[in-house]
Amino acid sequence: MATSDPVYLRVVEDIRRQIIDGALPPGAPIPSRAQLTRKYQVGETAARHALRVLASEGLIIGRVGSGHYVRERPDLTSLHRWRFLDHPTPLVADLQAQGSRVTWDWHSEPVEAGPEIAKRLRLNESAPLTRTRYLYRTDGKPLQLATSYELREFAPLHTDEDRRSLISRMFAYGIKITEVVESVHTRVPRPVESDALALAAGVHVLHVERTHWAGDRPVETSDIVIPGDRFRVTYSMPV
Amino acid sequence: MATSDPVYLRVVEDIRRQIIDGALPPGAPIPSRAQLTRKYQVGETAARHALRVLASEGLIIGRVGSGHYVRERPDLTSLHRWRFLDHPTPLVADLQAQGSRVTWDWHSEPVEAGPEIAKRLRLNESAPLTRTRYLYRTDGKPLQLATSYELREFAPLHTDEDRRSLISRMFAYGIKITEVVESVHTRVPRPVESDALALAAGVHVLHVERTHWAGDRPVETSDIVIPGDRFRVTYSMPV
DNA sequence: CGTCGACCGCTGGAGCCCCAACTTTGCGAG
DNA sequence: CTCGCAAAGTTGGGGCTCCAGCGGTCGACG
Repeated sequence: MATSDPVYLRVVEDIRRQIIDGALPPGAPIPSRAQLTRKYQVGETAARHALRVLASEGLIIGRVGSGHYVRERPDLTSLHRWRFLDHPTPLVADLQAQGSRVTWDWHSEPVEAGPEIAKRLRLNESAPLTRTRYLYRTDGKPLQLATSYELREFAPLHTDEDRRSLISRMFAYGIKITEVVESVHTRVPRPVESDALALAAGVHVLHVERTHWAGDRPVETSDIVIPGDRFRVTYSMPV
Repeated sequence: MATSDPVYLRVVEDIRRQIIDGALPPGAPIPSRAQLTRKYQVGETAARHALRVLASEGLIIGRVGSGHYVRERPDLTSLHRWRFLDHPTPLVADLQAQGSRVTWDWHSEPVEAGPEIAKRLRLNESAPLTRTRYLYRTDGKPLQLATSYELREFAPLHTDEDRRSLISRMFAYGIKITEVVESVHTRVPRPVESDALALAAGVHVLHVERTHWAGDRPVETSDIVIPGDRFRVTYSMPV
């Protein structure tokens, strides 16, 4: 190792250091490309790449026409306790409890399961489902995107008025949800997602696949997409 | 919208399409920069950027001196069910059950809590702790990196022989773990991590902070870092 | 006939340049 | 003193080029 570290890393490390040390407080401007090339005696490509890397780490944010700034990060992370029982409003209850106004829109439509969802719900691909998309916002800012797939037979209940949790709605049908399985990984946002969530370039998302089971049958599954740099998902459970 | 999509996106989308459709099966070579510039009539920068984006999505992998190839992804994802009760070998039990050989090395050392860990364990910063780092491998390939912090008083039990779970070790001390809280977000790997886990450039990691509680006191906390593109974390719990 | 080395192609780092779109600033007119 | 507008600065997309390091191939030579 240590043959010849890339030039841009020197810049990245120096600036990162300053941010972590607090020499560059939140909101402070980062030198522009031109200034960095002079200051560190590197090419423009390296300066640019350094800014890009820092931005993708979430440490700084670039504003076109203005400059790069140390990111303000209101410490929302870890405040959001994810409760399993209040679908379809995970993480929302806590924000509300903290005084944030959470709003959302959604719309449902009938769809066929398709290969992926069919596998998750153990149905055949042409099974009739109801798909509902939710976009949640806190104080106007996009928060998370959720897409839920339910068996068509349960969908009629799901009207504007009926904002009860999936679990209580199901219970009204005589179905007792017995288990929730969530699977989370990280990936690059799809174009729709970066649009809807107003994501900066290079920001990854957490993708949670959640499936509700009744006994040994899956009855609902949803995809939840969350900006990975702004929020985290917290699971809490008794042993 | 749709003012003027970046040029490189056209290339990305076309190749992604082909990979998803299976026209480009795992292992298939992706055209080189030079070929892409000709094929799509774009500049080298765009071709390059397209390859970079696809690589960071985990769809292709670049090998210096050889080319880019569609990534082979053994469908490990979602097979790994994360069980809470078998620390310090989360996710390992399932792999073993599937016939994979999982190996690990670790080493413990005494440390002071420091600001971050102190906050998580509700101690003061100079509290004496034992830090243990684990590197897990499946079939030789790095799988996950875990760093665990325990109160020094419990550490003596933690010898080479004693591979029992934290929970049973604690129980032997009369401490009953009552709750596990995990918080997951995604971020860029630190240099140590990409080294240890042999991560390709641009791959993000899942960072799980796990804290074990006994009543209202946290007794152990750990940081678990997992390549976000190869693995996912699955939580399963009864309602 | 087999082995080894030269050569070609590919990636990834780096430099430099151009341009569109957007912000900020500062100056001059009213 | 205020308003408006133009100039200057900055990001982000894109282009072109050079080079080091690595890998695979193929032909020359033993």
